[in-house]
Amino acid sequence: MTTQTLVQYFAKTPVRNPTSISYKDISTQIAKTLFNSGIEPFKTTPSLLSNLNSHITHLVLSDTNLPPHACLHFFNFLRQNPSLYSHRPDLQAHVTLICRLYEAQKFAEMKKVFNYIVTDANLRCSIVNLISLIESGNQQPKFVEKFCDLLFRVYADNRLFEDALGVFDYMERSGLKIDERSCIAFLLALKRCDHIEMCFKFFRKMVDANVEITVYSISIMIDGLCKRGDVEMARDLMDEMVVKGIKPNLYTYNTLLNGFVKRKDAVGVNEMLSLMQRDQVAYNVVTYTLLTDWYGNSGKMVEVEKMFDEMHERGVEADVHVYTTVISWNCKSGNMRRAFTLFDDLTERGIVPNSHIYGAMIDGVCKVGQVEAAEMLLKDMQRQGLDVNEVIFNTLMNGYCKKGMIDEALKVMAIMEKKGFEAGPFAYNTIASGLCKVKRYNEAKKWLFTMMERGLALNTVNFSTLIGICCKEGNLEEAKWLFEDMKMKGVKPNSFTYNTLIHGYSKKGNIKQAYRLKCKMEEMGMTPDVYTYTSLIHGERVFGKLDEAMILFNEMIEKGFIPNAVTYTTLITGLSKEGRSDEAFRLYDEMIASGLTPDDKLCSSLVAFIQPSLSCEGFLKSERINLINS
DNA sequence: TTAGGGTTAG
Repeated sequence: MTTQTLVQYFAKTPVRNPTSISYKDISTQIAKTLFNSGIEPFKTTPSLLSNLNSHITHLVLSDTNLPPHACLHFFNFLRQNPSLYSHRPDLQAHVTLICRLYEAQKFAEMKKVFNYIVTDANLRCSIVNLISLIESGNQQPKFVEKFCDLLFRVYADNRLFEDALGVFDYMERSGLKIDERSCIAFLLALKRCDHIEMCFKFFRKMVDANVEITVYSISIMIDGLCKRGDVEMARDLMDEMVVKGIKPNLYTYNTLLNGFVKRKDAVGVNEMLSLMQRDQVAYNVVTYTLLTDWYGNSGKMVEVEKMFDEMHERGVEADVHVYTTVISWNCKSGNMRRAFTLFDDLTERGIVPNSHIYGAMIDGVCKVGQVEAAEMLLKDMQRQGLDVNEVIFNTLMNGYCKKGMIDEALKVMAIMEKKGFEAGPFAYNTIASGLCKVKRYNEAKKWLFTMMERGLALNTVNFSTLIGICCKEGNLEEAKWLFEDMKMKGVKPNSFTYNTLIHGYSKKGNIKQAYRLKCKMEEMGMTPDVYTYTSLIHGERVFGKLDEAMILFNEMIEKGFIPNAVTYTTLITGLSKEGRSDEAFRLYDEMIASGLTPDDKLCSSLVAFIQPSLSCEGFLKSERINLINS
């Protein structure tokens, strides 16, 4: 809407004009009817409003004899029954009503009217024009302040960020007091849309505009920074708030704790816990959820259960979130018995299981190969009135794929699509990896190509899977092309992607290229892990370079990585083949001591030069130590 | 007015 049309709205004709006088009469009549009998007469006799126009509407709404709530009823009636007269309430009617509602301090209702202005394409106008409307009405500064505050909030709620910023700037320029709570609504709206950078810039603007800053907005900023991965910066912000005399609270600490937990940063986690202890901030159920997740992720199931017990002992009531985490970690560690016990417990405590809990349980039973149990859980879930969502469908598909039951997985996918869920990158990837498992590489590729043909962009995981397939086929040229293509398309390779390629090159004998990729991933800020090292060790070993393999092995241990069964097996097999039995057995002992189980192949390779007649099983039972010592 | 949970790739 232009200034021109706004001027027309407010260019009120003097009362002297005979037409206006009759408008006044009509409006007075309408107001009287409303006052005495409410909205009903207009419902039964719509002709009472046959002469209505925007001017009369304005006069009715601004009639001080009519209480604000009656104005609101009239306004809503007009909005809901546009067919009764030629036009819906215009911008002027909205602003007039806002003024009346302010008189009655009906802020929630005012917000609703602002929402109409902001969302109705016919009413939207520039902030300057909108504010000029009320300024021309010579309103009290307090009203202008409230008007701007609500407008700012409504723009924020509707994600009209630039407009919201316009109001903020106007308020600052005009010296109006800006409420931190409204700024919080804006910060949260930005955060929900992942506009963290804008969030941060706005926070600085708040500081510059002398908006009162409390622990609330700082905690939101800390969370935004943590979610963006800038945990250090978030930590600094907390220090900054302490210097300014603002004390962090349970929310602030939990937010930072979450940042460190997600980053697997033990130093950070411990620091947060000791700060909480120092400040005597007691853990709540959120803290315990984070801590059970922390220990679960570190493979410390005993600690998970300890935390869960401590929570109960301290009288902190468990909720569905903490149960989901504890159940999920038990499922991931294969302890389904415990998971089912917890599942029964939560129902007894009156907690209603939701789709997240069922999701964790279904995944758990699938991981131990019990797809039948997954189907039962699914039925149970449906009996509870819970809808099967996309995540559950993907979990089930994965369960079938892991068992090599591709046809069943495809049936699930068909049902999922029939239910209106379009298969996405997760579903396609699950099917593709399922097909890889049974070595149907061409079909696996086809599924990922189909996904692209359906207009879905491949994500990092999809590209990694595709690269992995090419590597398995020995087609490193295609793998390299895909790697370049993904970068060109702006899809960032992660450590999985690098590891897949490193594995491919190592297996193919191009160890130089594998090392180059290891350097590249380090340059990109990714840390080579046990998989990177194992692939490289394998690459060196295949070509008989055992010394180089041992250097890598020692390097990975120095860096704090714990070798897995594959790492040990690769090295021990290589050493055995070279006849370096002492080193082979030393590593074997180390492997057993760290609780890893050797597979048949490994046993055979060792048995070969100790006692060729012994079976693998026999070797394990024969107290090998004695054999070596003798 | 601020914080936490389930699925996929090596």
